[in-house]
Amino acid sequence: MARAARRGELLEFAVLGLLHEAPLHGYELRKRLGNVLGPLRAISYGSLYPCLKDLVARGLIVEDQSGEAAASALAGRRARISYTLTADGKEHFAELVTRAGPEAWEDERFGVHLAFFGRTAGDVRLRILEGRRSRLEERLAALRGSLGRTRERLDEYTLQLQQYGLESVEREVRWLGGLIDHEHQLKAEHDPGATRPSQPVQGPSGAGQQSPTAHG
Amino acid sequence: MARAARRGELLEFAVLGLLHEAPLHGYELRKRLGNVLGPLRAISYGSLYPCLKDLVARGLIVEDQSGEAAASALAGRRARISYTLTADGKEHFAELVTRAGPEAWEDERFGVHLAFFGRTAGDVRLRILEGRRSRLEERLAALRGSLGRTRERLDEYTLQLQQYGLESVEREVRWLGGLIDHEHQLKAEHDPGATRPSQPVQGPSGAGQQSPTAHG
DNA sequence: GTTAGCATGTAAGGAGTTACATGATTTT
DNA sequence: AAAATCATGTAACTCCTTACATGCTAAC
Repeated sequence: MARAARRGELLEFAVLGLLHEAPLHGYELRKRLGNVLGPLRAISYGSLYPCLKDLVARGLIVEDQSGEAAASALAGRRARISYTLTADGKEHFAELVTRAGPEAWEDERFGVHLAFFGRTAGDVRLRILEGRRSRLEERLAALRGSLGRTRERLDEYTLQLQQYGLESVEREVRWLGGLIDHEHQLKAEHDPGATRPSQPVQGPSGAGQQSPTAHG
Repeated sequence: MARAARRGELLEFAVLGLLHEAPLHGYELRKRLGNVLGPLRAISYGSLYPCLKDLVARGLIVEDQSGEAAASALAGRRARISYTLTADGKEHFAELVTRAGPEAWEDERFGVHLAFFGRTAGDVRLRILEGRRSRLEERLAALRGSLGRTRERLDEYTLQLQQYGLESVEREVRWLGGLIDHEHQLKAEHDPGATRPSQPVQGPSGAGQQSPTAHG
């Protein structure tokens, strides 16, 4: 029996992270998930509600029937169920944001981890960013190799597509470079000693691709 | 009975398109699928082989045991099974590439359709490209709206992510613009009469994003 | 008065992955 | 002699979507 059922680690992570700011009900949560997961990959209620039930069953969040003005005024709308993070839930999330392995920088997960960098330690942030960059550099090498080998036997449209993909990865690498420099600066401000990089803080302009979590 | 089982319309489409060039065996097919579907979304054998079986069962392709030098020399390696498109298969594919609706320009499918533009009629190409562009322009409006509304209550990392996503979509729109202009030129060359656009043929440089089929 | 948005949920199913099973050949 | 690459396949499982079920309020 029990045996919980549903998982969806990524979804769980995103939900816990969003509830960290403030309690939210399902409907609102879903909209915010769009920001964190990207407009593609947006989750449906058919995934979200069972996930919330599961988190409740595991004691990481608790339901409370429309907190503030429950029975009195403002009683318009259907009864909304707000979810609040428990102490266990906070602890679990805190543990999740210390992870700095491939799980954190692979395509599907990187975007979500980045979204919660505000609650992630500086050294973990740096390792995730660098992990992702070297992952992408591997990919770049593979793509360049394959393009070089097959370029002449590809028609113009396929070639366009390949080229576009390649440039997309190059852009993400540049973007990551900017974020990494920024992290180094933060680090240097915090503990002066080792002199490292020196790029300007990068405005939101060195960017232009999609893969993290298909944020677009 | 029968009731075929497996589908995966996108995968089927990609397989038929690749076999249109030449017969291939599963292992090789899988590598080429990487080019068409993008390195992310690359398919596993656990999906590919059942899909091939299904296409055989439906008479769209046929197996032939390692065509050329089957029993004689070169008999190294395990027996490879090459798949060849049947007349029905060709017909089915030809029908699929005339479709110019949302199925062809949504995120998951657009890249594959573009990859087979070499076998797609000019007017269909144009409608797909324009359909995708207007789809992305809707998305752009939604993203800009949401960013404008929430900008001040987002932390720097979430903001970076949003901004990056936004710029990614803007880039894809520009890229599509180039492709559309190119198509108009082809059209004008073919039937002189209506004077329409005039951009240069665009080298592989107006690009830089990811979403089509996450080509990167 | 009907469409759109708010709000929560379940059951069935689709599309894919991982892990397993098997075995030859080439490269290190 | 080990590791990588070639080559095919199946069963179990995961994650997510769609379609359904329900009902209220606000705007056009």
